[in-house]
Amino acid sequence: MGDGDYRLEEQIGFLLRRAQQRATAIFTARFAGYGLTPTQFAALAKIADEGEVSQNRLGRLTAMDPATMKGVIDRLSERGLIARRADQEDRRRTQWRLSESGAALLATAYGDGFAVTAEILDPLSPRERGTLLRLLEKMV
Amino acid sequence: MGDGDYRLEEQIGFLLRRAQQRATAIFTARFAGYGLTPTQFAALAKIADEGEVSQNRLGRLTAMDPATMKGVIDRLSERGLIARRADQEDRRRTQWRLSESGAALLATAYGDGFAVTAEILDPLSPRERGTLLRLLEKMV
DNA sequence: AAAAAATCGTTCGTATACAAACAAATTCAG
DNA sequence: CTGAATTTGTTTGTATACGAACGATTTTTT
Repeated sequence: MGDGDYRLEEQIGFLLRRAQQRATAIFTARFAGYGLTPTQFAALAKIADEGEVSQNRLGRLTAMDPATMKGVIDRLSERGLIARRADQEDRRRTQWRLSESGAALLATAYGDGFAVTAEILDPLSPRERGTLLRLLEKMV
Repeated sequence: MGDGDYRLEEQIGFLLRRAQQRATAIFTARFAGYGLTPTQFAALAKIADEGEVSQNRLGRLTAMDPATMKGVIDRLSERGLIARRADQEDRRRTQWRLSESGAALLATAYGDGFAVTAEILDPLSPRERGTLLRLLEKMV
């Protein structure tokens, strides 16, 4: 081993990294007006799904570890898009829900979320899109 | 829009992020002994391909912007895995090549690079692996 | 040749991403 | 019931990732 048969461009890890860079760039362009990052939007969407959710559970639902989740929560909270509530039954927990402005922002942003997905998948045929999602789901 | 029809789990951006998290975790576990990150390994492999390469060009080959490339180069350089040479023809440029220890480390690491790729793709059949690579390549 | 545009690398600021270690609170086991 | 194990959230440190602005240099245009 060690000679020229390792082709970076063909490694799945490198391709995934480039695909995610492109996806993030498309998201960032479309969401510039909201000032939301992909993870912040994911957190808002999941809080909306749940109604009210603890910080660690939100991290599991959005695939963020606790340290990452804290930063995302802090920034959303500072902007007033989410509101906290102390959990009475478990005093370690912080429950989070959307604020009114957070709910209003999210209601508008959903459409752009769909548009981002469409643009990312644009180079593929409808059949290929389904295949890609299925294979990624199987791999994760 | 705005009601419950946005399913985070089915968005390509979210799936790509989770797939890359898993790929990075597999890489990190396998490369713990080397102390190399995926981007550092990619940079080393590409420098090896090129023999000698400028910093910005290396960034383009490995899909890193100049600011990110600088950090990666600095850390590889501090560890003595790569060596610089001032370009005489273009005094803005810095050319980089592998040091002896960098070449030795990389020669050993290639095999683990292949193993990482294999482990990431393990949940898929051989046919599915080819399909996934083709679709990602088409989408990027 | 002089002006304009492009390229190279750097710096700063913000935002993931995660390992590791930690205190506080809760749950589990014997 | 009590000690052990687990869970929740925080903090610190390191490493991408990239927008934006910048000085120095090179290339292109006029």
